[in-house]
Amino acid sequence: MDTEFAELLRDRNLKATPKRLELLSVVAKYNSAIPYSELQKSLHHFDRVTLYRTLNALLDGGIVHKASVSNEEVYYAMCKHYCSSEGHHHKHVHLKCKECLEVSCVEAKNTIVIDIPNVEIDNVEIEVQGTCSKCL
Amino acid sequence: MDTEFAELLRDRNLKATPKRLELLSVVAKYNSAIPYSELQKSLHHFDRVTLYRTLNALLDGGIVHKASVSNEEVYYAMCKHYCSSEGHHHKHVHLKCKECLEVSCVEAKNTIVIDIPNVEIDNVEIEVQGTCSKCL
DNA sequence: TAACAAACGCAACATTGTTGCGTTTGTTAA
DNA sequence: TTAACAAACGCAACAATGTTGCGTTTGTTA
Ligand SMILES: [Mn+2]
Ligand SMILES: [Mn+2]
Ligand SMILES: [Zn+2]
Ligand SMILES: [Zn+2]
Repeated sequence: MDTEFAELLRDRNLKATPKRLELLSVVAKYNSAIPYSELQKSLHHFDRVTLYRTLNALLDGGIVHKASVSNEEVYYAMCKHYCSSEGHHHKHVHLKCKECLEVSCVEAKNTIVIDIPNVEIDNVEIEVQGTCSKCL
Repeated sequence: MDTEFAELLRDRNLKATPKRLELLSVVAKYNSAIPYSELQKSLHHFDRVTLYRTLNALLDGGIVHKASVSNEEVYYAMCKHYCSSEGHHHKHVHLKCKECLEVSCVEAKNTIVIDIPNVEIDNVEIEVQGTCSKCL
């Protein structure tokens, strides 16, 4: 809802402008992580710089996050409730399906352990290529 | 050695040109994954397009690989022997140290398991932020 | 050493990121 | 309800990197 997004924005000290609400509704409606090119298409009436700055504001506010797929296009998705202006705290995996080409945020069933001797790990980002459940 | 690199190149059906040998020696000498900006500095006498095409040729040939760090700069590193023109087969992790800012290819001590129900996993890429052994 | 395909340099264009600045607008408090 | 201010926006402008075409040079092979 618009009202919820508006509250979310003000919560992060961001003004609830029409542009931001529209961008959020586009990202939220998309059933997987949305590629930048799709954002451009849906929001072609946005100035390029406005799209850029709006995305940055939402990223900083912990409202959306990037799902990077190697060096391909950048994807964006809604954050879960536990992200904030203080930082993003995702534990999920980004899956790029080689069939439908969709990028989605998925939870692993197990706790992922990475054991590297003499290294202190702060954050882990995992990107998986394969076939999603819809396409199997 | 130049001769080894030359053989490696011909092995992958790539001509052993001075540019390629020079780029390879720069990448290989660097003690961690080399940022693109460093490549530019070291190889400022390369035409921009030549650097671009040379990197692509070596990537395609399975001689170097990218170590992407979220959406920051692109890094490059030498491949291990088991990569080829058929494809890259890395099982290591890319570590970005928050102290020295270096990006390095490191082996995890354990086998990393990612359990996602109803998903067929082909390839996994892991990017770790933290503190490297040198900086601890 | 000649012949050919591949590699290279240069020009040119595309895409995305980034900043400055004047104008418009959401928010807050009178 | 409205005035005032900081934030957001549109536009222009520039930077960095990716990408292609084409004429010239060069590595490889016979
Ligand atoms: Mn995600
Ligand atoms: Mn690596
Ligand atoms: Zn799929
Ligand atoms: Zn370090």
